[in-house]
Amino acid sequence: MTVQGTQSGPRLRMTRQRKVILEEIRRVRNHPSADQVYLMVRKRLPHISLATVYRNLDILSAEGAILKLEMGGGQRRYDGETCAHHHVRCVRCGRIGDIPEDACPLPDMAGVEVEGFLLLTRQIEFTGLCRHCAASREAVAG
Amino acid sequence: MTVQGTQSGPRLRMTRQRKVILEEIRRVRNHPSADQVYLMVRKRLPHISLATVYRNLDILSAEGAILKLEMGGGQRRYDGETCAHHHVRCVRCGRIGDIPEDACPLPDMAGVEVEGFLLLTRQIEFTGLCRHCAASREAVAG
DNA sequence: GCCCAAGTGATAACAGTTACCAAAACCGAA
DNA sequence: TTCGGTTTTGGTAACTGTTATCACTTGGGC
Repeated sequence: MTVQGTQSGPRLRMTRQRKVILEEIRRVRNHPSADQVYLMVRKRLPHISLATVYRNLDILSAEGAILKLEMGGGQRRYDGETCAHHHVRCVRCGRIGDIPEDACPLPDMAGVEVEGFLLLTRQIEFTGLCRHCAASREAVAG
Repeated sequence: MTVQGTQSGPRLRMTRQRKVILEEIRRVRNHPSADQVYLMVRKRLPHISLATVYRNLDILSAEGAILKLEMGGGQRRYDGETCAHHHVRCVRCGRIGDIPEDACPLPDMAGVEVEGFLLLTRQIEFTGLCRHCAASREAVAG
């Protein structure tokens, strides 16, 4: 398992903590927050520090090993799935889901200049209602 | 000028503070943070409280009068332009720009159900380099 | 095994945002 | 126009998520 990215800089070591964090975040499909990763990892490394979790989530996302999502709702979330896909955020409960790339194809605009910006990446961010919230809303509002 | 949205709830009053906040945020094109709105508004209402600014930005976006942007970079930003358009965020300096809807057309997926989510809105979030950062990067990295 | 830069744990500090509450302002009704 | 009750405000404390700091530890090339 390698994590070293393409940036020049200090050599990364695969410490026990970093390895477990990466394994745990790749194991789940629910876009956990740093706090949730902390809880998951603590089951295997009970003495790990929250700071270590934050530090490594930061490093791993900078290396491209995981994705850092900033979709509002007060806290950042992380995604072990780095293949291209979009995200949807439930406006009620904040749950985040994956939308396959081919559900809404989008031209690759990398390198194009628009409105004075040289575009690099692009991603669609959907809002919506998850199954659970859609159901409970019908019960209330018809 | 009306702000009352479609949600049922307490009647909104158009206070002096709320009016100025809405005017100022609609006047500019640079997606200000709450802090920047505070500075703008204080030129006209020197005694306004930061809490009032936050409160009203929240209310106005809930009413649909402005947009609340959560694109990372540590702080929320607001947009007085509510017509459909996309956003690009400079990965270097955090500056946010508008990308016209027709620069990257996208089917309206509202009402469609994908992966257990009932989709509502969608927006493309680009990353890129603003003119200024692209220029300074060339100077360093060729 | 030795070395030392990279990483850790514990905790303080920090930034942005929200909660609280007494005083003030808005606005429909009288 | 004044009144009355509800909404809103200003000032500030509290809170939340995240980052910085630093002495100690550890991974991994030699």
